[in-house]
Amino acid sequence: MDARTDGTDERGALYLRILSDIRGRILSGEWQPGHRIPFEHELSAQYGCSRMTVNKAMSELARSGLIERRRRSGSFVKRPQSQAAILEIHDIREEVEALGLPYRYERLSREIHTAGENDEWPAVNGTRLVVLACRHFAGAQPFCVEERAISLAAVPEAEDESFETQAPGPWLLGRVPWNAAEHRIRAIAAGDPIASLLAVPRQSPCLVVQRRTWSGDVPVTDVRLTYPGDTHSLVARFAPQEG
Amino acid sequence: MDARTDGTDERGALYLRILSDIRGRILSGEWQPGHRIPFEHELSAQYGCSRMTVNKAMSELARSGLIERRRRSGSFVKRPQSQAAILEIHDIREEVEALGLPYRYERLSREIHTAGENDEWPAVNGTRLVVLACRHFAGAQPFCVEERAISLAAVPEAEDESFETQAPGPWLLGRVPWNAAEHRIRAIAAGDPIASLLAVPRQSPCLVVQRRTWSGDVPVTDVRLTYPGDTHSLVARFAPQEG
DNA sequence: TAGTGGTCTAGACCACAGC
DNA sequence: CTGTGGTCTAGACCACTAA
Repeated sequence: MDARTDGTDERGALYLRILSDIRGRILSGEWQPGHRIPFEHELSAQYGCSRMTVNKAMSELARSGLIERRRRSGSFVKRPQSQAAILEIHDIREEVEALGLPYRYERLSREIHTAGENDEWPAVNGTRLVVLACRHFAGAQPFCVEERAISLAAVPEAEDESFETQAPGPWLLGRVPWNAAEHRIRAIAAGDPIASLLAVPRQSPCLVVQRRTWSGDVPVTDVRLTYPGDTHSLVARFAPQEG
Repeated sequence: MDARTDGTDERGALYLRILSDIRGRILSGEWQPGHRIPFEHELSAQYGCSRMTVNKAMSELARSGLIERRRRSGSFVKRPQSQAAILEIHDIREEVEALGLPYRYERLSREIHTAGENDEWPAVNGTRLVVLACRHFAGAQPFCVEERAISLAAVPEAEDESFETQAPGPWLLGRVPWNAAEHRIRAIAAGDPIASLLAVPRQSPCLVVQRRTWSGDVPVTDVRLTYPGDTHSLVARFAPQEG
């Protein structure tokens, strides 16, 4: 209890400094997996703060998966186990413009279906769907083909939108508060429509990203993005937490 | 201050109940994006607890990205914006056994290279590498082909390991504390060696997951896993936080 | 300027797991 | 039994910022 009874210090929050110190020791390898981290009361003495402050740092480290805490035993450096990676799904326009290429959007078709007549879009039976096909260009080259169904039960306004100039992705984002999504990534051989739409040879490999989105329990949209496989790749980074 | 001055209650921690209550209102759509969440002092009165307890719940919601907090204004429901998904990278043995199929591992080759003589493995120039090719089976079918380089600078013990029966993935995991990884996912057409190793037709689409791993700034390993594209898919879920 | 969140304290009791 | 982490309190001061 020497100092810092104020709510600030020279480097930001004290608990962040503690957290960062410990994380640094772990990431640098100084504290190997299995290493026992000093007890809370030791750290609170060392940093001259209350145990609550230490606890906040340690709890965040535990939540982020870097350490494991056991009652009566202490806290230990965990070894990286859950091979989780954060996959960033960018907006297609941004993705194209990040390549320094001009972006163009084209709507190919728009239909109203009723779920159940077509197994392909797994929505609640009888739900009416807007089914779209679109194309995104990077310069003169087709960048990806988008096939999408939007549930009119979840998004009634979609019935009045032609999507001729407005891509459905950005239109939906900000209009519908989805809160669950599932992505499925696979490789396919370009069939007849896709090959010509992407201007690639038939049977050439394509990367398909399928995303299904829910708002609560209500399905919102189901989109399949098909990219030429040899020119496009998805990047995911491992991140135990914020940098 | 009606009750619960004890450290426990009937449903677990109080801050978890508060957190769960708020998250429920957000995910159910009752509180739409932009909705202002009650102030900390209102919630602490409502739950009959101290502000610290409310703060812990709200801080976790903010860290998980569900809400946004602004001084002087309050806390607001954020709309899902960063299109991030969590991609789970499973151990291949577990992945196969989860399908109910017997797993088998086979080492195809093992060589010692020196980085620089071969651009393919981007390590520090002059670093010696163990370069492996392996195959993973699900039942009688090849499940995926693994091509891997391990830096002997980072993992000297790899020089004494034949990897004839021990797959390099699990061997490395737990031996080397990596702390950064980058994944790259793409689709390729099966070339000559891959097609026969995977027992698929030439030019058929394959899903390639390439993972590079560092320990601090030191490259540890670089692995390329090639799966038959039509039978294998990666699944990623959007998750604001634990369920 | 006023009111929010951000952080911190110096205690406290409890559950739980080793001993 | 003992000592750890888990949670909680009833305050406090501060930084930031919207009004």
